Formats: sequence, C-alpha cells, structure tokens
Amino acid sequence: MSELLKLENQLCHRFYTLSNAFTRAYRPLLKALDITYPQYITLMALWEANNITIAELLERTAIDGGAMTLILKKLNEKQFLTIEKDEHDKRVKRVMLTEEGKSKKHIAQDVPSQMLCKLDGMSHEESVQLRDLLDKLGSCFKADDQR
Amino acid sequence: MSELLKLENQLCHRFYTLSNAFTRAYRPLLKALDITYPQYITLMALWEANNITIAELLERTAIDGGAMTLILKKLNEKQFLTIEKDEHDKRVKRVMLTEEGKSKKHIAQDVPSQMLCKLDGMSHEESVQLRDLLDKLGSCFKADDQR
DNA sequence: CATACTTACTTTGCATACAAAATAAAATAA
DNA sequence: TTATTTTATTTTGTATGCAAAGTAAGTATG
Repeated sequence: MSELLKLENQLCHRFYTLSNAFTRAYRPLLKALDITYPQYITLMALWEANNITIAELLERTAIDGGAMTLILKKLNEKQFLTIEKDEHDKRVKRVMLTEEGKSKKHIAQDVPSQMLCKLDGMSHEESVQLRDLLDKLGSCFKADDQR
Repeated sequence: MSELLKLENQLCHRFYTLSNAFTRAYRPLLKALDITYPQYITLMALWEANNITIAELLERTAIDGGAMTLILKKLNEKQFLTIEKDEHDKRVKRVMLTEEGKSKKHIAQDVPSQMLCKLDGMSHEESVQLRDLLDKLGSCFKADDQR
C-alpha cells in the first residue's frame, strides 16, 4: 500500500479541509455585516486601500477575476461600494467605498479577534511559525502560478 | 489603522490562497485521469478503504454531503465506481470501486511525487513541522465544527 | 493611418461548497 | 402497533473558483 497515496499524508487535503473550515467559521461572524467570506476579503482590501482598480483588487485578494465581477456587483447592490470607469483609460474601472461601506469597518473590527478566540489552543509562537511556513509554501507556488 | 484587519495578517487568507493554489496545481496532474481535485480526494479514500458507506466517505474526505452526491454521480458515469444499497439498512448506500477504478490507482501513484516536485524549496523538516501545526489548527475547529 | 497585439474586464459553462429543506427508512417511545 | 424521532442521503438555491472565450479600449507596428 503506497503511503504516498494515503489521504492522511496529503498536505493538500489539510489545506482543503482547513480552508473550508475557515469559511464556515467566518459565516456566523459575518452575518451581522450580511456578507460572505470572499466579500469580506474584498472589503478588507478596500478598507486598506480605497479607490483602487479591479486589477489591483484581484492582485491583493487573489480572488478569481470572473468571481470578482459578481462579488463587486453584490457589494454594490448592498451599498458598500461604487464602481466607476477611469477617466483616462476607459478599460479600467475603479472601486470606491461608499460612506456606508467605510463605516462598516467599525463593525468589522471585532471579527478578527472573535476568530482568534476560536483558535486558542494555538500559541502565539505557533501561529507565527505557521504563518512563516505558509508564506514559504506560498512562494513555492508563485513561480509556477503565472497564469 | 487597525493591524488586525489587514489582509496580510489574516491566517484565513493564506489558507484561502493556498488551498486554491493546490487545486490549480493538481489540475494538470489529474488531467490524465480525467478527474477533478475533489474527485481525486474521493478516489484516494476509496483506494484506501473500498466498499464503504457514503457517510464514511464523507467522514474521511471532509467533502460536503450535497457535493458528494454529484461527485459520486460523476465518478460513476466515468466507470470508476458503483453504488449499491445496503442489504440490511436501505437508507445506507455503499460505494465500490470497479476493476477499472481500482486499476487507475497505478496511474495515480505518480501524482503525489509530482506534486512534491512543485514544492521543493520546502525541506522535509519544514513540511513535517507544517503538517503538525496544521493538525493542531484543525483540532481547534473540530470542537466547534459539530454541525 | 490601418492592422495586429495587448490589456482590463465580463461572460459562459462546469464543478464544487454550504445551509436548509425534503425524502425515505430505521429506531424509539408511547 | 402507531406516532415520534433520528439517521442516511438527496435536492434546492445561492455563491464562488476556474478555464476559456468574448468585448471593448488602448498600444505598437509598418
């Protein structure tokens, strides 16, 4: 029996499982904001840097382009943001938070700490170590991932 | 500016990104088998333990129940497996690899090592360390995750 | 200036995730 | 045994993720 093909030996399966677990864990925390996890990622990017192009947003969030079109549409309907064509280059669209979208940041402040509560049992050192390893793994993909 | 809300400080976003990166990275490797990543996970579970119930398969793969119905349907159409009702408990269905499904395991043998090639730059110690941290993180969710 | 090429973004088709509701069949309670 | 509850699986509706094709608007070439 090839050990290599066992599910418990797959790094990928741990990522699959944990990524889904995160999405599920965020759902109740995001309910107050009435947004999904990818929408939350998008807003976090905008709270950090408002009035950026869609390309920049894709770069920061690593969300799929096709999906982003729909996510922005939803967030626009929910009055979080507006989308306008760039004056100089009409191919480019700029995404801007509305006042309402900006103000929601205050509500979102609590989300990260609530998530951290769910993750106790994990020491600070461990999560720093984990973060470093994740970034290292991430750099393995970047070379290959120039699609 | 609250550091906590910055994207680069989110563990979850690393998981989101890496999980998607894995799925993309597997795609070309699974092309020969003509299966998707979740289908691959399902088959790995079956190559380890054939003739199990759908509930057991869900437990082992951590795939969503609703999705599993469709995945099994696909794998059945592709002649990898058959599904039969349990004799004693007609609610239960058992999943069985066909001879063809079993034989595909040989082709799949190469997949894990090919993936490992993509992940060099990561030492063995580091990946062991990473695995342990991922499992620890996973245990944080399990308590909460009894849905 | 006209054609080819590149960019930024959207659309399309397929395959999951996920929650919640629906089914069907057992196990339990009354 | 009949009514109630639980269990195993499917169905439904919404929201991505991904690759590939499509569009519109710049840029580069001859």
